[in-house]
Amino acid sequence: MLSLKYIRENREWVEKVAKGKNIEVDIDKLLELDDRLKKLQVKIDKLRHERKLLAKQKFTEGLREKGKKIKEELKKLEAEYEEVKKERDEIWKRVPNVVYKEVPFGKDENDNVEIKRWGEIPKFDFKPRSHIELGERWDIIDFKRGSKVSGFRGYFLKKELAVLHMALLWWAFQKLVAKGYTPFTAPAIVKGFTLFGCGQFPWGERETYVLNDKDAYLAGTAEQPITSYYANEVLSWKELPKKFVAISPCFRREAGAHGKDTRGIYRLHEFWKVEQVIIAPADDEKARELHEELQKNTEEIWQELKIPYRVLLMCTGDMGEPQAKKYDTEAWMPGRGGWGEVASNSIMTDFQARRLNIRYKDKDGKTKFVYTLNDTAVPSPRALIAIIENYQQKDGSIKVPEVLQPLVGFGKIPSGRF
RNA sequence: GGAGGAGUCGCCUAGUGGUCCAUGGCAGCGGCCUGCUAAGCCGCGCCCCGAUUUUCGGGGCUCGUGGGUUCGAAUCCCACCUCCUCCGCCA
Repeated sequence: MLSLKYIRENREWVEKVAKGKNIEVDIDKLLELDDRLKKLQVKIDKLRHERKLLAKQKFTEGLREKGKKIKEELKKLEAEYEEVKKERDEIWKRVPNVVYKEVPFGKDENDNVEIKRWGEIPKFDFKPRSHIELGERWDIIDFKRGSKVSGFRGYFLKKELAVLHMALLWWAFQKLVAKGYTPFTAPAIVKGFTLFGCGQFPWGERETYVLNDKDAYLAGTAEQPITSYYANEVLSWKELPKKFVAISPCFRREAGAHGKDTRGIYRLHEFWKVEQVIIAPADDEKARELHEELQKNTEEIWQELKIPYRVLLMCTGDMGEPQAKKYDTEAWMPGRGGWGEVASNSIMTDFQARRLNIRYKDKDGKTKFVYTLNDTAVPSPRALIAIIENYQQKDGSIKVPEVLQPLVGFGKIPSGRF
């Protein structure tokens, strides 16, 4: 959410960014409705003032008459106010966040800017296999029974891969804990306000699983429960920034992606993620610093796994509505013969905090909205694709990355243990 | 799932239809005062309007949320949310 004051004072910029994010918003209408609302408020405030004065006087029949009149008039005006407010908010909540000046304008993923590349793309002296082929060969992924039991995009991880999956999550989790990030396990069942607050709603409603309860949804990422953790609270500048690492299951309907990545464990309805979240003071420079810190954490993970990756600065057309700046990290996946997204690192400025009402008292005693940031540490099973495919050997076996060997207790797949 | 109790400003707390434009304390921040420190005093949320527009004046809102009753609601009624106690079921 942007403040209406900001929108009013920077309307051309807001319109330009919205367009850049491929979003249609009628700022004229928004401001016109807001003007109407203000005028109504003045009228209502005047009437309420009169009512208050009456209520202070000694009670008489005449007073009752006057009071009734005011009451009826107020009722009409308040109804009108609510109607206009609803209309205004409907537009307001669809205005996306503005972006940092270093963010490139662009239409879609083709206009993202590659800013870094790490590692050597492996050269195989054989035709590399995909994780799908290897997964079935060693009976460590079962797609057939996955879809039988769970439906489209259903899967089972088995044997060594089930162990590797847990090890990877645990290893990444521990790494962040060692860096001072507060460990969380987060609920995956969340109320609607968290999804609206994080900017999932209204744009991504079709992406979200709705449970049969009145106000219960499945979270698409721990960003949602963790960022909402301090909703409606007032923090102190002394406790900021607060850094969290959370592990949670993630659920996505992938409603807009039916034809995409239909095979394998790249795009799933259900997966696990270790997520980094930071609640920060309202300071753009500090936010940039923390954003780089998150990025460094993510890159360390891929460096220690010894898997090549690249980092993209996302253009407006490939950014989410709440984001002011975003990096994607993509790991090399030989089976695709290309890069696959494994982390998404964003500064939201106070866009989410305004919707979630998370504030803090600054040094000067002023109450401000916090800034929020989040970045994937590791998504799994997707990250397993990069491990399986980069570590495959000529005979089809898969080496286990050195850093994970002590956790899983074997050095290659098949291990002969299951 | 059933029965009972509770939710007031960052935290604690007073308040059971008009004397509440919500009491008192604590913490934090700013200011005043001041050899130093401490104490003391004043202020402290959100929205709107006006002007002599980093400030001042006026009004409104804010007692878990949303409705309702009433001339008037923190207070009465209804629904919902959350927490506590007990019963039932249960990994």
